[in-house]
Amino acid sequence: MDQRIKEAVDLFTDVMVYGTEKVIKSIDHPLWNEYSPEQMQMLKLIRKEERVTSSRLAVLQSVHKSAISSRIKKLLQKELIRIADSDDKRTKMLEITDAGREVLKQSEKALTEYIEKLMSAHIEDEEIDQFLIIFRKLKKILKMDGV
Amino acid sequence: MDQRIKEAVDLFTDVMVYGTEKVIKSIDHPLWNEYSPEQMQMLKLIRKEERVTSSRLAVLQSVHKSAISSRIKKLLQKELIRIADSDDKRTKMLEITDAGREVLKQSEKALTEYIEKLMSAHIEDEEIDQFLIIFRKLKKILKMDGV
DNA sequence: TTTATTAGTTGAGGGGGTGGACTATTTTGG
DNA sequence: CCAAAATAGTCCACCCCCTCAACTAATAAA
Repeated sequence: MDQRIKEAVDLFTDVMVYGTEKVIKSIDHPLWNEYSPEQMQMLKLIRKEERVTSSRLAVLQSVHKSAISSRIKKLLQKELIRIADSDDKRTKMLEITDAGREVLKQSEKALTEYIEKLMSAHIEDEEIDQFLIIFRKLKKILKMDGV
Repeated sequence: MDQRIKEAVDLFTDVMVYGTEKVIKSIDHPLWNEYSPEQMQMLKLIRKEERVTSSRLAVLQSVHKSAISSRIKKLLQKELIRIADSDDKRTKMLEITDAGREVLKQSEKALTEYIEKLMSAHIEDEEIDQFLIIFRKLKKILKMDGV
């Protein structure tokens, strides 16, 4: 048991913490050069939520509201999102624009092609199912707040 | 097939790209506040390599040498590493100090405890083995340069 | 020995983040 | 009903990370 946990920790840090950046760099798509991963994640969240406020995004991305504020400014400038009307004049309701949807679509296409290439080259068919099972589980676990 | 790849892409981005930061934040150990993940990774690499130059670290961490340069300055200042002698006077041979080893030890302890808690709470015994298998595979794949 | 090449530093410029101060707009509650 | 408290966002200083290009110093090559 002890030994397995130790290996799990090593694998976790290698694969998750340090491997992720390597993948992002490998994709090397012009979009990933123009928009940061954080901006992309935010755009994806805005598409998913349809209409969302700055403070909700801060909760979803687990960062300070000031970080969100500057991010919004950048996405607005690039016209990937727009401000919708809101009852509460303190808040800014955000929604994705058509340009934003297109950017997400392109980025997802690139990522899909990359992972597909990766998998078909190195992972057997039955391993893909295992991958899915483990990652579904991981997602579920990581979503939990209190651990 | 298509459907599984799509799910794999979603899971990949959710778990790897965005889940990782959540985990790092969750650990909430004073060490992770004092030293950045990049500094920790570098320290780990220096311990592993025993004696290593700046340019080799740049290759290992896949960043520009100037990024490494400032990182080294910080680790030196914190006395977690030291400069060893070198034949080539252009290079700086680096090695870890006792203080550096201690920091790594503490950080690994915290991470181990965290992951152990996470796993024992949410993952069955036989799933741990599956986790190990998939992550070993992922590590191997991600280590490949040309994809 | 003169000319490349290599190692590392530095500085500008642009990402990411926090926390606190500040404005504007609700809400609350005496 | 109106003053006090809470909420939503922005802005600022300050930190980390990164790249790229200019620069110095030292070694390798011609």
